[in-house]
Amino acid sequence: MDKDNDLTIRQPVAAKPKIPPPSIFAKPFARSTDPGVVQLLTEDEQAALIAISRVVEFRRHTVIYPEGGRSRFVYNVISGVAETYCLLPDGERRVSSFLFPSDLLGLSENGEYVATAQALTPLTAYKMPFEDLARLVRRDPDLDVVFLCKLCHELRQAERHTVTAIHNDARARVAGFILWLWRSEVTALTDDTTVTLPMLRHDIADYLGLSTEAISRALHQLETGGLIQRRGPRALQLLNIQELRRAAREI
Amino acid sequence: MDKDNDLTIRQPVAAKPKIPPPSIFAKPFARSTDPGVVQLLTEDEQAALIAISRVVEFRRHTVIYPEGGRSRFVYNVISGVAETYCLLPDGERRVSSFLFPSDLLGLSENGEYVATAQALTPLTAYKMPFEDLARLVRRDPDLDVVFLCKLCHELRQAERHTVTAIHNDARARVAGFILWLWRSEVTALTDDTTVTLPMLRHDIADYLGLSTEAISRALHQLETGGLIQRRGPRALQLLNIQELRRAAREI
DNA sequence: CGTGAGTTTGATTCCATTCAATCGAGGTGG
DNA sequence: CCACCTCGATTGAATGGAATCAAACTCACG
Repeated sequence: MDKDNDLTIRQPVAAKPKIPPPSIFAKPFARSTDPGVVQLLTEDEQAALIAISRVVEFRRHTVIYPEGGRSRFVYNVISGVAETYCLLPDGERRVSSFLFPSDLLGLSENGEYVATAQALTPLTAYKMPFEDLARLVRRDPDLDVVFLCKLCHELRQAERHTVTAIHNDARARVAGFILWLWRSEVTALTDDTTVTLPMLRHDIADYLGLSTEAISRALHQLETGGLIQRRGPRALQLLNIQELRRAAREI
Repeated sequence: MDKDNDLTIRQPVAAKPKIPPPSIFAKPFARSTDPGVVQLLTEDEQAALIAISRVVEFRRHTVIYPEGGRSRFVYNVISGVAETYCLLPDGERRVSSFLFPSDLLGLSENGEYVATAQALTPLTAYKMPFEDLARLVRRDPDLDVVFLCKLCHELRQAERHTVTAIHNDARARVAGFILWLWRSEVTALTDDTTVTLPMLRHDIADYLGLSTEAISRALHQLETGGLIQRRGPRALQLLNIQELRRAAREI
């Protein structure tokens, strides 16, 4: 992570110091020694991706790309949080996913983005031209497998989200969401039990299929039960993770 | 489709006549002439897959592979319908997907299947050893792209299912489900407006996050509204597809 | 200090679940 | 061939949880 300067030096465009290299994490498809998520990119692959990338920055609430827009780029989040959403014919908005560092953005269909991507916080990302990436992947079978693994990972996540969101009550959905956020934040390495909610209640509600009021009430319930403590509307303290997991029906 | 005998003749195991070749359909990631789903496999690739496959048959209600089992094979459905489900700690069952001809089965994590796959009807499939498939994919970059496209397609489908299932009421969910089934059946080429439901109400309910009673009531509503007609518990006649799409909030 | 967006709390309504009972089809055995 | 049996589907009545409507509150910001 700290000796990637060798790589970036050759690429002045992405050569700003202390920018972590492109990164794709996933639980591998096949059996491996580490049962958790692992870095799938080798240093060579990271270098190859940097070679076709530009580092781009977005301010809060900026649209990264619009639904239906011509899909020319794929993004690999470096820092910050984004969301994707679709606009329904009747004008309603449907949040389909939240994206964190090392996630990939740019899912498209027939050359058009399937959803609008928007930064929820200041965000930096590697921006890779789709054509170049396709060429690279076609040349390097290992890299291709990386993307296959990542997509399998995303697919499993999506199915899990569906299954849990669809069957659980508001309290369980919110508990699961908090735990997911907690695990998504890179600081999970430390024993930090603080979770920040970079998105509005409205976004959470939409993502979980609830109303903003239901989110509030669920948080209230969890606080009353001693599982969490609210530190302002954007920050939570996890007090009892064991009970939280039970509330989310993970156990 | 009809001249694939040249290929199968070399492979006696899969040489039974009138078995369609391996097949992977998806809307391509990149822009293409045909905006709908297209066959992604070339004849050469079909031949290569046949070379590493065995055709297997399952009777109704047979388990194809169990959740947590060592994942050694990937399946490509030839005919019939399957479902995948997870068992929760409390014994509840959660249907995560239904699989139709040309779909892929065998999603795994760390070498273990993430869900149980079960045949809902008599089912035939190409059974491909994972190792052989991995070798093949690593050798043929084009084939690799095929799987990437298919996975993207599945991911988009999963996100759409989540978004629609989570926000709509019972009537809309059931209407959407019926339309999805209708489009999934290969007979969609003809102007056939009959849909058969190979799964139990319980399975549909689970998949849509409803109760079996709610499914019944939604079907009753749709029938009263003149959108469909029930022909026994397992068959539906679509009377007004335009209205069905509106009911499913697709328009 | 006022302003306004976002969040929280409260009261009512609505929809789906739950519980309970009936209906219907497929299968078995007499 | 028919009565019976069982499982699944359907229908009905009561309950419960979240949406909705409405209002109070909090915090950041000018």
